[in-house]
Amino acid sequence: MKRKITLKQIAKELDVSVSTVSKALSNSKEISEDTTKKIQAFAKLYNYRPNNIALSLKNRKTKTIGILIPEIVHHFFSTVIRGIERVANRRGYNVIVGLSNESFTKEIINMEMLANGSIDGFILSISKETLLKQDYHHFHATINQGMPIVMFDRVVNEVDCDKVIVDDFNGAVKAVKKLIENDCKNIALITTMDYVSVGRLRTQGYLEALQTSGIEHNSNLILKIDDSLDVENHLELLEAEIAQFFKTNPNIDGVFAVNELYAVSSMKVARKLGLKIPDDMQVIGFTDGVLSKHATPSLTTVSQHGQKIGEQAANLLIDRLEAEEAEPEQYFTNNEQKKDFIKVVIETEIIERESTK
Amino acid sequence: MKRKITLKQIAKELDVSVSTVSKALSNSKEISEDTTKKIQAFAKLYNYRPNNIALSLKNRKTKTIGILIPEIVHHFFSTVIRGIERVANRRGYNVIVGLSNESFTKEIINMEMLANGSIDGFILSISKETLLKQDYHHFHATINQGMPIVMFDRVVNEVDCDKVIVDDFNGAVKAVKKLIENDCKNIALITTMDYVSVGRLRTQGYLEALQTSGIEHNSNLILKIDDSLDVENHLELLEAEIAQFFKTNPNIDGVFAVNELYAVSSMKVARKLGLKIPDDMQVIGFTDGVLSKHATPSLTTVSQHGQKIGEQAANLLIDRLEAEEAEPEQYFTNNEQKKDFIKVVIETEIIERESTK
DNA sequence: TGTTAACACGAAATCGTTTTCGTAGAATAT
DNA sequence: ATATTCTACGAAAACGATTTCGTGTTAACA
Repeated sequence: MKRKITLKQIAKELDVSVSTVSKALSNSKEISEDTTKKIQAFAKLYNYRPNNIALSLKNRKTKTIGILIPEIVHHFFSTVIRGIERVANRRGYNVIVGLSNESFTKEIINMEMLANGSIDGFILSISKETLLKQDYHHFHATINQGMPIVMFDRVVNEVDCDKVIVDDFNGAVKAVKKLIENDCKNIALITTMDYVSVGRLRTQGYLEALQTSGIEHNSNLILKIDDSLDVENHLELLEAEIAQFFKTNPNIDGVFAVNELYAVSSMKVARKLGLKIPDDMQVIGFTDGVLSKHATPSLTTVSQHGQKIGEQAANLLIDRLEAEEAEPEQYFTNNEQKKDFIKVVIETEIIERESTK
Repeated sequence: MKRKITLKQIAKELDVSVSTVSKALSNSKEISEDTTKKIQAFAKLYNYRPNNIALSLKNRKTKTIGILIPEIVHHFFSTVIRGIERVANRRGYNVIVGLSNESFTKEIINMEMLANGSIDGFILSISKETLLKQDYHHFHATINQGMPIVMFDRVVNEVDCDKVIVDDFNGAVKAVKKLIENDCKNIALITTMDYVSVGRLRTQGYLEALQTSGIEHNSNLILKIDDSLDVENHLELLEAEIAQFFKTNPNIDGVFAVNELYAVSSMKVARKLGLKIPDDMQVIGFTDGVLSKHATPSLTTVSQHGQKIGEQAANLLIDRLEAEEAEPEQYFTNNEQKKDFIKVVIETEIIERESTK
């Protein structure tokens, strides 16, 4: 079992200096053709590869991106990772992922673990607990240390950085308008608590669509699910809540749900209550994941294009990293003049399936 | 915008040597109480944190684990990652993930990218293309360089390393036996091509269950899906194939599918053909993902416990890394005497839902 | 008073690279 | 024959930390 070979070992073996080896391997014309050939041959034979850590230390950059997300067993987030990984890889970067598990503390711990030299920049989506607490000091701290951050999906105005979001508002508007066009008279909204920004925006979109269509909104038709209870593992609770909601509002003939789970659960409950989808009730969800595609009936949804989000985020981050490299510091002008941060909005798209007419 | 502060800067600022600062921060009793206090106060003020890269270089270990998987938008794999991340984090490690995309070449590129010092060891699941080619030189190469590998799920006998697998064979046996107990007379198997080892094992389990129950197997009842066609994005093809299969074998009253997608698609097709589930046909799938839970009817499946797999794999890897550290090298005895590698088998469990009686 | 031990700190090596600068010897120019 | 320029290479610094070893000062001891 031989450890990886180093420049020093090659140098000793070939009786030249370390510098000579290094130069020969990078085809410096400072080194004679003979020596270069000899060294390169030896290096190839022993499968020499420069040590990344040493390079990182020397260059003061690691060529790796830190991803920090609330959860990984989640179609949307894993799709985003795939997008990030794709462009990162193409542009010569690695990705290292941390999971906050929706916890404020784990988010901080993870950030600190990675911010100490392990990565060149962050791509992250804020945990629910952090959103609830509205404590963003750790983001400010890392930005102040000169480490760029790109936020996606769950972003927040209080932090100055590049952002990639989906057009939650207009996505919701489109969805609800489609229900209206499809002759729904009483459109329900099933959403989360307000502190998750995406939930709030989608709710606003719902209201906007109703208003511009001249429909007055009925607050009884809005169901806010308290996801502090672990819904994913207690479907019964969720379903019971929805069932109750449908029973007290028997006139509902259209449902806009802010995520897949709520949408699919609604369909399930509706069916149990003897309603036919899409004849008696039409349903549109948000996030185009596996569930939407494979549910029966398959679900019409607002697609978020997670992969595109990831790709954009990665490009944004790497662009900034390499810009910094080109014109170091002055990029960060004096404090008055803020850097101009970019906010990319990814358009949503309605994917029509069987749950609407 | 201030860069992160270093020992050297603290030293200069406080007019002591770098060594003194380092020692003071680690509470060495070599340093007087006064100086220690002063240095620690200063360090805290400037939020000093040692640079990970420098530490990695010095200690010749990075405290990070490389994960290399075929695909991340996949319930099973992301669950495994979650398991890995959980114990890695608890034990002070980071994880860096690479995606092979089922491609042999990308697998190699990713390995090489990470093997040059970025990580201390691998946890990986082999890509389909690699399995097909049966070319495992890159695994042998990295192992020979002294970097431990733990394989999970898609493993292979040709490579000597720790492994964590689910008991595919017995899982399949259990599933098929359950169908038999439930009075199914003609049990179909919907599986993948043989080169994916897990598919093969599950197929063998199917055969075994039939045999021990004294049922002679009918090869017409086995449908092998060629997943070289991108099934996930061409559901129609998959469904058409299954429909054809069901039509030519109208006597099928039980289906064992080697993954969720095939199982859910079978249910969908069956329903379209006017069959009631579970009355006319019972279905059991493999892998307990979102689909199984939320399908209607919900799917009885063989659960793989992905998270447990990840946790075991991480523990195995970290144990080995830290053992190496304790008794360096001799751990790798001479070539004759192989290290004793561990193969952990995670038991499967049948989760009964609505698709069986 | 001279010797030794304890204390508190600094210098330097090390991890593996890259890169700048210096220089011995050969080749060329004057 | 002397001055100059190449050629081909090596020494050393640097990245940021830890650790071993050495050393000057003071305190304790004989």
